Amino acid sequence: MSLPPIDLAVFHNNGYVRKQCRVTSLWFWTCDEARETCGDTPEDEYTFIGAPLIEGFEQRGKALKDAMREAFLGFFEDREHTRIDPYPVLARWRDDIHLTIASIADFQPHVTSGAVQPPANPLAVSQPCIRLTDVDAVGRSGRHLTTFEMMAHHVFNRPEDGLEIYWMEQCVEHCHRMLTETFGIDASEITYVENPWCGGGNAGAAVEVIVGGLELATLVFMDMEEHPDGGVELKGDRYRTMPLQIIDTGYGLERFCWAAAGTPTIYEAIYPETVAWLKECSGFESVANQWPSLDLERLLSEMSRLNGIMNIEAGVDGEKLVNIFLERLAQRGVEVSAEQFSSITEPLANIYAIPDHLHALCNMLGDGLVPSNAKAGYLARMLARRVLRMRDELAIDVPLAELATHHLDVNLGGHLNKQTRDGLLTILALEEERYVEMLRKGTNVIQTQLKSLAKDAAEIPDEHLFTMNDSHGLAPDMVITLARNAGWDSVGLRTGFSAEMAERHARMAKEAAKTSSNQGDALAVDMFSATHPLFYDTVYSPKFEANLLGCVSAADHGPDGSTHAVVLDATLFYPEGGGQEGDRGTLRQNGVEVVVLDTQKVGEVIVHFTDGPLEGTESVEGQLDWKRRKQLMDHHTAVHIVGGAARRLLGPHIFQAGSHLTVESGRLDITHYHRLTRADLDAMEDMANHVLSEVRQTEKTELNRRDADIVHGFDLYQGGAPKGDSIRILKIADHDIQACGGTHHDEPGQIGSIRIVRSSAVQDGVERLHIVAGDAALAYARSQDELVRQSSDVFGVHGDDLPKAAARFFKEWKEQRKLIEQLESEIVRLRTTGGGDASTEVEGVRVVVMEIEGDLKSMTTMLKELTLDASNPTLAVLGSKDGGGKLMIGITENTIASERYNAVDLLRSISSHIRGGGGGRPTFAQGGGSHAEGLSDALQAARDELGL
RNA sequence: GGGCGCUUAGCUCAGUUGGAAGAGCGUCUGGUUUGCAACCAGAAGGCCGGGGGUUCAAAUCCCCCAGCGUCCA
Repeated sequence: MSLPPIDLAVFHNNGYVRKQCRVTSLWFWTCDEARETCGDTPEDEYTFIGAPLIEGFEQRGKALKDAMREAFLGFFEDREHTRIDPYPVLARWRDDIHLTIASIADFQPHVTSGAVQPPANPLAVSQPCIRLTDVDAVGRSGRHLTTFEMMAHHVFNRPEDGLEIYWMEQCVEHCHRMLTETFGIDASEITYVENPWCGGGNAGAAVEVIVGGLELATLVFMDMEEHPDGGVELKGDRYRTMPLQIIDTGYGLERFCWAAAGTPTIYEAIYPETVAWLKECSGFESVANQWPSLDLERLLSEMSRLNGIMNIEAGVDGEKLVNIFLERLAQRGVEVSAEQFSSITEPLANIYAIPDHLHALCNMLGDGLVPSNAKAGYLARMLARRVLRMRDELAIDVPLAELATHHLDVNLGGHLNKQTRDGLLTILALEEERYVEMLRKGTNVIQTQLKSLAKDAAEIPDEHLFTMNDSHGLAPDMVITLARNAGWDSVGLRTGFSAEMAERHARMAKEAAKTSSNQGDALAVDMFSATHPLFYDTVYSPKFEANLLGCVSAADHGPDGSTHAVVLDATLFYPEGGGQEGDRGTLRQNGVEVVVLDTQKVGEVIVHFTDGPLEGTESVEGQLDWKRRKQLMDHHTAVHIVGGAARRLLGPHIFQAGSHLTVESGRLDITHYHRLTRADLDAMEDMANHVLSEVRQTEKTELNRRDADIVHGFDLYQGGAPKGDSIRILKIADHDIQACGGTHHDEPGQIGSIRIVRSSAVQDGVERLHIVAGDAALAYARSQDELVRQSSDVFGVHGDDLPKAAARFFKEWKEQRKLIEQLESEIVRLRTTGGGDASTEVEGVRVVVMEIEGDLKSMTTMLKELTLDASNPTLAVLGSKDGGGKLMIGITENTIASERYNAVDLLRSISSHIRGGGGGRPTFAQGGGSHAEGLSDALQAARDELGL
């Protein structure tokens, strides 16, 4: 069964009738008798360009957005909706997406699943969103954006509990009244298209709201979830009704602005100052003024209209696309040459895209994101590099930080969520430095990669272009530019190459997706009820009593040595989680004691992995390995304190990227854009220890998620997105507040002391702090002392003099190594000159056959000494017993010696005596073997061979 | 999270089939010059990222680790 028609009174009351679209076959509602299409088809052009459909909004840019947003939110506030503040664009509360891609994303997954109450109901919001899927189309299509505000009114109905605020009828009524009354849109321009929606396991009826050929909004009535026995089939999947029935709407703020402004592109409606400024900086006017007869406004308007109705398939190459446009434009009476077309649209695409990208960048960095080479940080870097590249293509000489300053002041009113203005500009200046560095390195890479390529080559081999792009960050057209600058004057890019590369990437991504992770099955303990955690109630108690619920075989789930998995009704044993390792200890029942080797959580059940079984129904007495637990708590609380210190000292972008706590040490990964110096670590260490002495008590509270979000915001979720509705919060004065399920000290002073041992780089933008606290700090200090003691004993100096002594010994060692080399060659010289026993004269050639002490390195030095002098033609055969026997033969090059003898042949004929082989050049051969005792035989064989 | 590339002198980088560790810049010494710059001659400076393996022999081939870079999810 598919969905029934959406037949609402609001349609009939306003004179709308239901029709089927001639082009898309979708059903739609219209009050225009002549209309045959739904409005969103290749035959429906934008009607608002040059003729605004929304009245009463004369502003442009930020002022227009502000007015439009206010009109929308005000309309819904007047109708009992609560206005809520937008969420960050960085989706910290989710672990499946990096960026907020829609207003409903604010409420997924826990509100939409019903586990968590919405912050208000019904509510209205204007949510900044970022979507990077169409990033290539931004600036070119006239309407695509990477960042936009999705205005929305959301309703969460729960009919089973009698909670029904409103559904389709009222929703469409609100929408229609707002469009026609608040925004003064002519009802005949509006069509409502029935087009069911599904995604992410949910589905429902949906209405697309099309005005003047532009989709202004979508109203989704999400009331179904995916289920194999469901009665409704949509796009191949089956769905059934769910208890929570959600109205998910999305109104494109920027599109409303565009429809109100009627500008040729959406960018001129929302970023007019920036567009004008960039045009001025890039000298765009002089380009356009080359052809006074060309009506630029007309060209752009027609371009936008065309873009609106043309479905540009990904991978269509540039030249072909231009021809299509020229043809279509000609049909509309705009005569333009290919040259005019590209010299106007190419810079314009950049001018339009830059403010969009800057907006996304400021929003992301404003939320505290740190650029990186992985995950969300990569998205920011990609945008920054796109801006820099487009800026360079426009030949605009303005630093990235200055572009951002302009954007921040003009389009954001100076507002950033978290990051400071200075922080933002520092980050962007660093990004620009990295970009310049990448280009510089790229030039070098091109020089070497193209070394074998003729200077008059017309094309660069595909493999080189792929490598440059994937491994060195140089897009194909940049490679061409750089190659031309480097002297390959006539290289060009084959048409269709970019499409091929995109295809190749798509193919690689597909293959990578296939190798999905296959996690092992979890231990089956779902027959037990949830274990009550005692460790939150009594932090300092090492003993407890509980009832045995059961004991199953650990199979291969537990650690080495564990045979059974014991489940109790309550436990003091903390299961591994939040980076904190599981507790250990013992369980005793009726005089039977088993050792707990690890504790894990499986669902809501806490499992004790033991070295033996427990049976019967008698109560169990548990005893923690308290020393271990105390140490883990020391490290865990210390990690929070150090994290707080880092945030206070380094800036609001410091976020926990991971942590791990063992008995030996604590590890905290933080996001930061610089490598940390020892001075940074010392400052954090000082502040952390100060907290230990200043803060008497930690505050542990439990809040429901809705209140936690409202009271503390999303910085709370440093440890990742929590799963349930109930959030445990650890507050260390005003120093650090975060959600954490670990075990923590009531009094920070219990830790004793905190040391930050060192920092290391995990990935770009993430710094790892190695921390020791409590007894581990003491143990660390002792082991460091021991290292110094042992090392200074070796040198026989006092510990304080160790660095000086080590430096002196190292220097002397190097000097003496040099000296030994010199002496070795001196020995050879002495033995081979002045009638030494090793040297013989054979018909004008000095022949040296001798055994020496030394390794390959010293042998080669000696051989060099013997055979480099062309005035003394020499054949030298050196042997050493080093490492199973080594043989080396050298002949002075370009002399009678090299004419007469062949080093390789000679070596091969004698190396069998030391059971080895060898090879080399005719004038230099070396080999070795595994039978050093045969060396004298080998040298004798050489003498025989040479007739000595 | 996955793919690819890189790591060699203080710096920027070459290094071919596994067989003697290289260039340019910089530094130092000497020459030239009123002085500077420039030039000439010479010298110093290397655990070829770390650890295993193959081999008579590894900067080079294979495996593991680390760091850096980059593309993509």
